[in-house]
Amino acid sequence: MASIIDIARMAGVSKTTVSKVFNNQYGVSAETRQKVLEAARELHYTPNQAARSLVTSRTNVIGVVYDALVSPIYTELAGHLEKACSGYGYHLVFCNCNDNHETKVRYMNYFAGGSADGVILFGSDHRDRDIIETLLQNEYPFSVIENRFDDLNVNHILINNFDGARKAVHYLAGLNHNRIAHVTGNMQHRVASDRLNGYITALQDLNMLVRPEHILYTDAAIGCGAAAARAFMELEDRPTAILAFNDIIAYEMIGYFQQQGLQVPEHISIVGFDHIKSQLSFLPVSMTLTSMAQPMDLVAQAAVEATLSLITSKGAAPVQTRIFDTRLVEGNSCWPVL
Amino acid sequence: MASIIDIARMAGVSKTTVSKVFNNQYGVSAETRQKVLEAARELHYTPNQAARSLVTSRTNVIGVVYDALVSPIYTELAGHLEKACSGYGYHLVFCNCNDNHETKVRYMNYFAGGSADGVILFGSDHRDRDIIETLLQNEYPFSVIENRFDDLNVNHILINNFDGARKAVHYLAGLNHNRIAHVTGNMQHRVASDRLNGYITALQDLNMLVRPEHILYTDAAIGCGAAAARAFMELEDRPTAILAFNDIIAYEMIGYFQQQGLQVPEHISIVGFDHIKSQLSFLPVSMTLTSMAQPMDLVAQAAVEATLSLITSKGAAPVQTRIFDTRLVEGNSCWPVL
DNA sequence: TTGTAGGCGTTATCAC
DNA sequence: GTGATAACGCCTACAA
Repeated sequence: MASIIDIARMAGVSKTTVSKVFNNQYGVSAETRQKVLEAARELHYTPNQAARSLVTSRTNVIGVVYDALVSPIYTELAGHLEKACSGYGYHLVFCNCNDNHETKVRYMNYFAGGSADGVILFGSDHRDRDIIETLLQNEYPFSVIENRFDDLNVNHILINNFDGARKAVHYLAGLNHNRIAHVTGNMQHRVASDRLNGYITALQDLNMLVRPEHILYTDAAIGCGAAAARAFMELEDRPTAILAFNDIIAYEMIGYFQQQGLQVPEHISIVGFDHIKSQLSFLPVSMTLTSMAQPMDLVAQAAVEATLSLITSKGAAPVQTRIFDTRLVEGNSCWPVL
Repeated sequence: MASIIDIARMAGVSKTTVSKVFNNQYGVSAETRQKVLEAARELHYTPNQAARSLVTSRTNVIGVVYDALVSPIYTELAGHLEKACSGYGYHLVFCNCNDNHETKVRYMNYFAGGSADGVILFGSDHRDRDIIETLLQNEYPFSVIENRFDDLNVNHILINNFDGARKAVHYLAGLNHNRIAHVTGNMQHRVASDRLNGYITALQDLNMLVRPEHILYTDAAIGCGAAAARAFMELEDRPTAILAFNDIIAYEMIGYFQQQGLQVPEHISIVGFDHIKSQLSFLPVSMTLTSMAQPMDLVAQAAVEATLSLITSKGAAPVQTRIFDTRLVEGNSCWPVL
């Protein structure tokens, strides 16, 4: 790889001049600039990022750490993040930790070790606390999407899951349902407890009984939707409506119910969460799931802005907590009780 | 951020010793090592990647360039790539170009400019030729997945799309279909022409007529499956079976046909390509699409190996072309003609 | 076992 | 408008 000194020699100028050309700085004649650019083209010169960021201590890169790209809404977020970054002249690179915490630590060290100016931490693994505390001690700029640590002074970009679940239950109650159940996600994750909380609060709003047998705890793994559906079917006091932790669980439940001859929405109504259907619109499923949609474009924009303001202010910017509301998208998976 | 010299001072040793500790080198007593590690912990020291890679001219990073994370098989690949890399002690970062060619060039310069030791270029955009030629001139290590430039001396990791389409047609012919149509993808992309080619060759194998009206050219955008389905329905000589360029098109067609009262597979058989169903197994669709599955785990492993061998041999390793076969996964979207 | 010195490719400061 | 020169943080002979 050609270096700046090769270009300098070839163009008959000094390193300084070459550097100025590549940084669009003033103080270099059009003629000289031309010579330099020509030499650079001939030698396929690209400035060395490592050397550059060593001296400027900036990389113009923001790193994003994913637990795993399991849901279509995550990939949707990825696209929005890249768009938001490029608007500020920043690069955005991702890593996929395959749900492995050690891998995550490895990548965080990689980014924080000078490979990125800041990081966006996406996910709701509570083990991220250690990572976040380390970042704070190092005064490294970062934002957190989805996770929440109220005692830590960090940028929080959040979806109002509590309110989302609450709205969903109110919607079902508006259809005259009064036996509304909930299938939780992994309670290790804040998202799950927030949604459960919203569910319970809504029942209380409505003066409805919170029945323990109507709350089914799962870890949101593949297959647990079907298991939850079976459990509900065995109940004497079967619910007439269910709020699922997410769309995948909802779809699994629908599948199981149909298989058992229980029709959705005729016999039982279901609301999902995430609205991944927008990503799967090609599927010829006659039933479309009613679900809570999340504004991932706004989330991405907010995360990039928060991280960037921390970077440019060298940590002086106040941390932000931004919460975005969900929106109920009606499909045909819910029916009123007559 | 603390630097090596701070640690050295604190531990009362020289920079060299600290460096040795962090590179697990011999020639440092257990006691000294302990002191250094303690000082490092106290100051939250992380070696600076830029400085390190400036002097070693290695980053231990492989970059992956995606056109866009549109299909579930792409995210599946991302997971496999990370796994393959970590097995070799390498980091894997990727970027999402949102289908923008300038963005892609930008990221390539970023990676090739010393931010990664090699790159994996995923996709089948023919405009990648320029990028690849530049990389070759710079003698930068890289591999290409899915794309193919036979005149360029590069690592090719390929899916045998030609053979896949051919097998699919033979499968349909085995079910006594003799009016088999094909919906293409974007013919700018090699994948599309390969599959079309396989389709045509299979027809010739079977002494069947290649009917132009049975070949429908699309760009694989959202909605073109439905459009293709409509076009076929208006045909006098309607096909009894269709090989779709990919699963998304296939699903869209099925949706349109059903909407028009044409049942799949009773009235018309359909084979897709990609087998994304493995990623969408939660969906309660009673119909499962027969589709050609691709071994993304092997593809990922091969791509990482090819790139790494180029990196470690400093370009001396011979370039490889590895082609992986697809596998027909039977669903229930095809019926025999009686 | 430990330390010294030189250099990786770039930017930034300050002369000319 | 142009060019020396000193960093940036680290690794690596080589010397002690």
